[in-house]
Amino acid sequence: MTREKVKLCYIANDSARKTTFKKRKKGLLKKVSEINTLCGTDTCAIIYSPYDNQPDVWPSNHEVERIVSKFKRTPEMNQSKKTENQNSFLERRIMKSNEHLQKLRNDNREKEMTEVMFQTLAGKSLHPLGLMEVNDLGSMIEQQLKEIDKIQSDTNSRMVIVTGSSSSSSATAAAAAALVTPTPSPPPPPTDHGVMMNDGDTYQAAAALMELMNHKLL
Amino acid sequence: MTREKVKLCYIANDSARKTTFKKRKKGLLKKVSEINTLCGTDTCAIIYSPYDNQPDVWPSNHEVERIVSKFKRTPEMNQSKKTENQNSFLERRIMKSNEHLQKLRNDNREKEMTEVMFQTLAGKSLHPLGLMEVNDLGSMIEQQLKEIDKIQSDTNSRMVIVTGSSSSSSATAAAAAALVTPTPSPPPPPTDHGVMMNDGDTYQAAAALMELMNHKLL
DNA sequence: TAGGCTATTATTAGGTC
DNA sequence: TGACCTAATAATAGCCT
Repeated sequence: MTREKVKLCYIANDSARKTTFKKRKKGLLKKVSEINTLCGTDTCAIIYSPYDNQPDVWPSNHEVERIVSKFKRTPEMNQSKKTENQNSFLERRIMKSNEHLQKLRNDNREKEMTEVMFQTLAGKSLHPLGLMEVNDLGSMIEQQLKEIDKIQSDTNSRMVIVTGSSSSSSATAAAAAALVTPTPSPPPPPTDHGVMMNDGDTYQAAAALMELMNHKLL
Repeated sequence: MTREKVKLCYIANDSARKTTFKKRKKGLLKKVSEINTLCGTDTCAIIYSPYDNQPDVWPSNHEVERIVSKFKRTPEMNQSKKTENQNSFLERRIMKSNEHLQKLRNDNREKEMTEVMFQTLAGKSLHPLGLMEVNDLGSMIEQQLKEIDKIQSDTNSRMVIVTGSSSSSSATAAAAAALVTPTPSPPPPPTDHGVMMNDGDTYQAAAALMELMNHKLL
C-alpha cells in the first residue's frame, strides 16, 4: 500500500512481519472502531499474534465477551455449506498425509533397529562396540535434536518438545523381529501413545507450531 | 475519507449509513484477511449490524468459533504485565524440562538399542525370544515414553510434535558399522534410510495437529 | 438498492535516525 | 527496538446510472 505494492503472502522476514503486524493491527482496530461509530454496529475483533500471549481485542474485553456470547447463542446452522465441504476435504487430505508421515517414521525406525541388529550380529559381540560407541550413538542423536531445538529458538517459538516417535517402538521391535525371523509375524497394531494436551497447551502448541511452520515454509 | 473528510460520528441518514456500512464491512474483512495472511495471525471479526439477523463473520463461522473459544478460555486476569513475568518464568521452566526430556530420551534410546543388541546376541537371533518378549520390550519402552509424556504435561508443556529422530538412522548405523567391523569394509555407505521430514510433511503434520486441536477444543 | 466512478483522504512499506 | 517520514497504494464519500 505504499512505496511498493506488496504481495499478499506471509512475510518471511521476522522483523518486517512484526512491524507490519503492529501497523496493520492499529489500522484494523481503527477501522473496527469507525464502523461501530459510524454505523452503530456491534463489531469486535480478536487478534491472536505470535507476539503476545493474550489476544489483542476490540473494543474491550468486556465488549468482546458480550458479542461473543451473542455469537455463541446464534444457531449454528448458518454455517455455510461450502465451508463444511472445504473443511472436510482438507481434513481428509491432512489425515492422509499424517498417516503417510507416520508410516515413514515407523519405517525409519525399523530400518534403524534392523541395522543395529545386523551390525551386532555381524560383530557377534557387543563388547567391541563398547559403551563409548553407544554413547556416540547418543551424541549423534542429541546433535540432531539440538538442530531441531535451534529451529525452535530461531522462531521465537514458544515451544516445541520433540519426542521420540513413541508409538512406533513396540511395533517396530515386532517388525524387526519379523525381518529376522522367517516366520511372518502379524504386525501388532501400533499402540497409540498420543500425547495428551490440555487446552491451554493446545493453544500454545498451535502458536508454536504456526511459528515453526512459518519459518520452515516461508 | 474522500471527497470530504467525514466526521466520526453516527450517520443519521439511513441509506447513507447502510451504504457506508456495506462498503466498510467489505474493507474491514479484507483487512482482517490481509493481516492473517501477511502476519500469520489468528484474527477474526464478528460484525453485528441492524441489517442482518446473523452476524457477518470472518474468516468463517468455524474459524471464529475456534478463535472465540480460545478467547473464552483465556484467563481474564490478562492485562497485567505479570503475564510477561509469568511467561518468562514458564519459559525457563519449560526449557529446563525440555533438557531433561532430551536426556531421558537419549537414555531411553540407548537402553532400547542396547536391549535389542543384547537380546540379539543372547539368542543369536530374535527367534528364541519370541514375539511375547519382543512385545515386553515394547511395553517397557512404552512405559518410559509415558513417563516422558507425564513430564510434559507436568510442565504445562505447551506442545509436542512427535517425530522420530529420523535422520539419524543411516549415519548412526554407519558409525556403528565402522566401529564394529575391524575390517575397514568399503561396503557401500549404507543407503540412506533416513526418512526426511520434508517441509511438506511438516506442514501437513502441523495442519493435521491444528485440526485435531480444533476438534478437541470446540 | 446495487453497482460504477473518481476525487480525496487514509493507510502503510520501506527508509532513516 | 521504536518513532517518524514520505512516496505510493488502498479505501472510500459522494455522485451518478
